[in-house]
Order: sequence, then structure tokens, then C-alpha cells
Amino acid sequence: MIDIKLIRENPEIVKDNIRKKFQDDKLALVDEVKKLDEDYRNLRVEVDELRAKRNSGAKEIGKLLKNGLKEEAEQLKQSLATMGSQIEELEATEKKLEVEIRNIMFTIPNIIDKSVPIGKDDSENVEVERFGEIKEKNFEIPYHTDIMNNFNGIDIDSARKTSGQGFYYLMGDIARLHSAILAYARDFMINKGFNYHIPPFMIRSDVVTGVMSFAEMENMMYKIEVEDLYLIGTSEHSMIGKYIDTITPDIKMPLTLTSYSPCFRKEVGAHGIEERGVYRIHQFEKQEMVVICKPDDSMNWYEKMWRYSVELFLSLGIPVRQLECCSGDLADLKIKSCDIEAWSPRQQKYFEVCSCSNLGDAQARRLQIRLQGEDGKKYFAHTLNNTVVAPPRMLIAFLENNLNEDGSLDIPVALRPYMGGQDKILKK
RNA sequence: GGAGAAAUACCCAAGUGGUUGAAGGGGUCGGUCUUGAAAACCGAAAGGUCGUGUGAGCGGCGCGUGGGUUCGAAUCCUACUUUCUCCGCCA
Repeated sequence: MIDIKLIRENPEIVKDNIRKKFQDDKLALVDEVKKLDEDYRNLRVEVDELRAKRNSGAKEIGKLLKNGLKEEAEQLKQSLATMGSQIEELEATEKKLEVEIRNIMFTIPNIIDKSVPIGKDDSENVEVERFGEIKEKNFEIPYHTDIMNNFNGIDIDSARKTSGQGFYYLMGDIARLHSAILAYARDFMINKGFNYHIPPFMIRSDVVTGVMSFAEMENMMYKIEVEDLYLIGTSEHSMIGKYIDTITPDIKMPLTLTSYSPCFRKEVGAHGIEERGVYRIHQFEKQEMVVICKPDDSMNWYEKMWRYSVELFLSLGIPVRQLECCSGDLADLKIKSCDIEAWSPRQQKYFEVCSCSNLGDAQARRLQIRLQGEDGKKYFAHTLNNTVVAPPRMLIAFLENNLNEDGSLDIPVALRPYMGGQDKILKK
């Protein structure tokens, strides 16, 4: 959500930005909302004047009554009553305009960073850099669920029975590996100075509508029946929700947070649930990083954050690449974003495992997350988020890259303390 | 889950329908005293947000949140949220 002042003063910047994102159908909205905003402000002046009159009139009645002038007071009451209904009418229009303006402002994309490559859709995303050495395997890598099966590590059939498609039982060493990776990721971020959080896994509807669009909500969020609660789709929801309507002294910035949570997603639309495996599922777990900082600092943090993901994956023997989101693929709230993709030796290609985003002040403006300088001035924070690691999807990359020809799995040094010291787990 | 009490500015707190942006403290800032500080005393300012104006300013909204009653609401009604106390239940 951008500042409407930008539309008042510099609509061309906003339109250019829309063109860069190939959303030309939204161009007309700029002039439309500009006009609505003018109407709104003119109306405000009118209503405010009336309200001022009513207020002073009401005070006058108080005085008259005090002086025992009942007749005059009654007369004044009459005239104020008619003014009251007039005000009510205008207020209805005022409210309507406010809602219309807000709705349009939600759909106008944030101004993208000048470094973002221009492109229509995800096919034009740009590979920036590759990290880690790809070790060619001279044997065939099985599908990830088959690898898991070799360790008696997964039971999807039973999960289908208990919960339907898109669920899984992880078992034995694979389940332990899953927990180990999360624990390692947690400590990895703590060692980077991030503050570890376990947030609520359910949030109220007002937080939900605050942190996401209506469409997103429909496609992602599970609602708890009877209660006003939703299962979170990512801990970002509860982590950002924590700061809604807050003013924090800016000397406390940056807030570097890392949070663990299970994530629940309906996955309606998009690609849907893949039948086989744990690539896209209704329930997974995720270690997340969230940074709230001063505007000047957000690009530095963006760079640091995606690099943390790279470092973590490399430390687990998984080659990755950074893929920068082009303008057309960038979500409307974001000013810059990239994916970290892990190498799949089986598919001989990279696939998404982390997504790092700088939202600029758009999220903060929408949620009123403000900072206060030592001079007392208040301004909107910048917010960023990135995946640290999200198993079981991450396990796909882990298993494929650390698999040996004899079916055993190497446990990288970093992970061994979390796996009871084992350097290898063996096929069952 | 049941019963009761409560929510006022940075903090504590007064205020039950009429100049209440909201008494009084604390804190903050300045001064006196002191080598410096503390204490004490004297004095002062500011307090959210939006609109409007070049500007000093003017005005709207605002006392947990949303509705309502009224010419007028911090004050009355209502729903919700949260906190505290007691009872019940439970990892």
C-alpha cells in the first residue's frame, strides 16, 4: 500500500510503476482514486464545518439551560436536530468514499526498487548467482518419497486415511531429520543474533485481514469453526501481527526475529496439491526470519537475509541459486524479492525453497507499524521476511543431495549434534 | 466454562450527560541550592490523528474497540476484546 500523497503529487511515478509491472489495466485506477481523494477531502471540509457548528450549538444549549432560558434552548435544539440528519447523510457519503479509496489503494502496487529487472512473468525471473558445487551423481536418484520409504520414513497412505490428500506421517530417522533441521536452523539464526519466537499458531480474523488480501485469505487460510480463529499459513502472520498499531522508538531498530511454526495452507488454485510426495502440502513446518527496521536499512537487511539462507543450505551440502523476481512476478506489496532455489540432482534443476522479500513501508503503512525518532517524529518502518528453512519440502533437496549409491544418507557435520552424533543413516 | 470488578494521555490517577484536550501526581525540560549529584523548592512545555491554510492558526475525530441514545457522551445503552478476583475443569 503506497502513500496516497504520492498519487496526489506524482501520479506519473505510480503509473510508470504499474506499466513496469505489466498491469496496464490498473492505470485508470490512479486517476480514479485521485479524483475520489479530492472529492473526499472537499467533503471533509464541508462535514467538518457542519460538525463544528453543531458542537458550538450544543455548547450554547448548555449555557442557555444553565441560565434558565428553556424556550431558546428548545428552539436551538430543533435546528440542530435537522443539521444532525444533514450531517448523517454526508457522513454516509464520506464513509463510502473512504472505503472506495482504500479498496483501490490496496490494489495499486508498491513502487518497485530500481534494481528490479523488468519482466512480464515468472519466466523472466533472473538467475543472479549460483552457490555451491554440484556433485554429479553417477547413479539414479529415486523420487524423494521413495528415498524416504527406503528409511521407513514416510507413510502417506495412512495420512490420506486420517486426514486426506496433502498430509503425511514422517517416521523414524526421517522424522528425526526433520526436527534436526529445524533445530539447526533455529540455532543458526540465533547465532546470527535473531530473537527466537514461538508465536500463536492461530490468529483472529482482524489480524488475518490485516496481513493479507481477501483472495489470499480464501485460498490459504483454514478457519476454526465457531471460533473467530484461523490457522496461520506462515508464522509471518503472527509475527507481523504482533506489531500492528505500535510505535517503537527507532533506536531499538532493527528487530531481527526468527520464528518457528507449523504452517497450514489450503493451496486452493495455483498448482494445487501434488499427489505424490511432500512438495506442496496442507501442513508443513517452517523456521522464518522477519526483520523490522528503519527505511535506510532495509536493502542491507534484504541482502543479508537471502545470504543467510544460502549459507544455511550450503552448510547442509545443498547447492543453491538466487533467482530474482522480475517486476511482473513481484507481488504488489513488495519492492524487491528473490527466491533461493535448491539443486535437485534427480530433476537436474533448481526448485524453490526460500523466498526473501522487502516490503518497504507498504505492510507497515497498512498495519500502522511505526517508528519514532529521537526528535519525536513518527514514520513507517520497513518490513522484510525470508524463509530460513521449511521442511518437509526442504528435505527433498537434502535427501537428493546427500544420498549415496548404496542408499545410505550422509549427515553433514553441522547437523550431527542434532542427530545424536550420527554421520550417516542407513537404508532399512 | 460460571460469578463479580475494571479498562482515561509516557506512567499512576480524578472525573456519572453541558467550554473536559480532559483535575491532581509522577516523569520530562529549565532554574535555585550544591564542587558535582541526590533531595527540596520555584518555573515551563508538550502530549494522538486527520483535514485545512504560505503561516501564526482554525477545525473534525479521539477516554479499550465497534454500534446506539441525545441538541450535546469519558459519563447512559449494547456487542465485542482484554485484565484482575473467586469457583469449576485441565496438559
